[in-house]
Amino acid sequence: MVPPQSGNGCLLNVMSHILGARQAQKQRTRQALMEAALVLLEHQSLSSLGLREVTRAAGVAPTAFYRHFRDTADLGVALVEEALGGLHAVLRATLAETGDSAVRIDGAVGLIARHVRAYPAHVRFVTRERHGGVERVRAAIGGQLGLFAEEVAAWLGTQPDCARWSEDDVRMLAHVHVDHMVMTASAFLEAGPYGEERVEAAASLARRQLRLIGLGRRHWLD
Amino acid sequence: MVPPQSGNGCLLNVMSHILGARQAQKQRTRQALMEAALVLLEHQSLSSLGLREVTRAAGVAPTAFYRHFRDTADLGVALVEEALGGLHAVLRATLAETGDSAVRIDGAVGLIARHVRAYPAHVRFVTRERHGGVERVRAAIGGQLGLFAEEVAAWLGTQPDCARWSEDDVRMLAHVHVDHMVMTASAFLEAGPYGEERVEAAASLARRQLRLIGLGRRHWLD
DNA sequence: GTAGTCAGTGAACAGTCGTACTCCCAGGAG
DNA sequence: CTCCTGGGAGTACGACTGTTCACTGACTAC
Repeated sequence: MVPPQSGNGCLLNVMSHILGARQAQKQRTRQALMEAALVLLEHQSLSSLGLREVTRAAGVAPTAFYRHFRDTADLGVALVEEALGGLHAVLRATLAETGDSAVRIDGAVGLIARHVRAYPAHVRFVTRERHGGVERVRAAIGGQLGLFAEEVAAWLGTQPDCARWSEDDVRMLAHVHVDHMVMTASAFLEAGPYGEERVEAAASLARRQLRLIGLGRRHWLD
Repeated sequence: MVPPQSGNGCLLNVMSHILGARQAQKQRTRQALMEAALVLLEHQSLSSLGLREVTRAAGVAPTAFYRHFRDTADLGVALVEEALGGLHAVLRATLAETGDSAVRIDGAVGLIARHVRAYPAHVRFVTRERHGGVERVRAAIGGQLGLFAEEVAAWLGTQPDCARWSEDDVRMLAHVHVDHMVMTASAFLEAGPYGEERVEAAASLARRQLRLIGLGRRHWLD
């Protein structure tokens, strides 16, 4: 499991040796602002998130906010980058693994489950703001998910059973997989507070849905 | 196409003869508040929607709001009822129609396309607040979508090709169809401003996705 | 016809909001 | 060492928020 953050605590200590104490401190308060925002966004959406609210939760003066972000929409875009930017490598690595169809399904669902458990606030933010009220953030999320779809499509192109598929159909299947990934993550998030058996039910649901998609894929050219 | 509203203009005129002028006027301003909110919610989310903002757009004094709703979350729940409550009959009628698989797919996608074109603000509201920041509204939408899934599952139970399916698998397939319906509606909404060919591309995508699901369904018990 | 009900009004309340301004002082360059 | 850059603090501003209260006047039940 690779952390999605591009500037977490461990990395910041490294920065203090490379960038100097000045820049390191700046990155630290920037991270504090983003983490505070992430906590607040669990019970509201970005378009209602106040600048003062974030700085108060981060223990910083309101005016300090402007040193890092133009406005809360800017902060939202940064959060998208943090939540999704690091996942491309993970996705590519997961796709590169070979194995039986059932094994792949278990692996993919397990990976999502572990990621949601490790970074619930990031996942909640993405699913909430994917269709949220702030256009720039919506565009940022859509762009990242589009990149995921492209990567999945490129991988599908290398698979023997999709060799004769049209380009549009490959994109369609990639789109389905990315959407399913997001919805599964959201389902895990909703199931979490209701106990482990609900999480396992969500996992079972996701696995059977992937099996359904896989069956459709196998008979697509019939 | 059945209007989702339970109290639109035509119905209000009828009410003035049945309920009296007093109740009819109350329903009219209530409807004005909901429509004003729906307009404002195209560019923001419910958790940032202000009470005064709504009354200003509706041409009503701020305090009049309390005669109809406790708070904006209450208004949101009413909007969910208006957007989704009337669709159960439409869904049931659509399911009752018989026909070839391809014909059914075209019919379902066309129905969604026409509904999005007729009530874009309602659709935007539902997709936006489905994972939005207001818990009561999320719960209301989840409840309605759950009812849709139950109805689809009940219909699937009557289909010959699902006769030997387990109850869980039927629910899984129903869940997939409801999710696909919502995502298709969202795709139509996003495609709308970019021209008709983008809408047709979204429709083509939705049809092929339904074909994929149908193929998986046909070979589920292999 | 009259008395009462009640949707909608207008003023006032204490807060919060985003933003502009000045000031402070630790860190880094020379 | 000194100078200066720049992240952050503090203050102040006008605009806006949700909520309260007393009030008006058209409708309705008797």
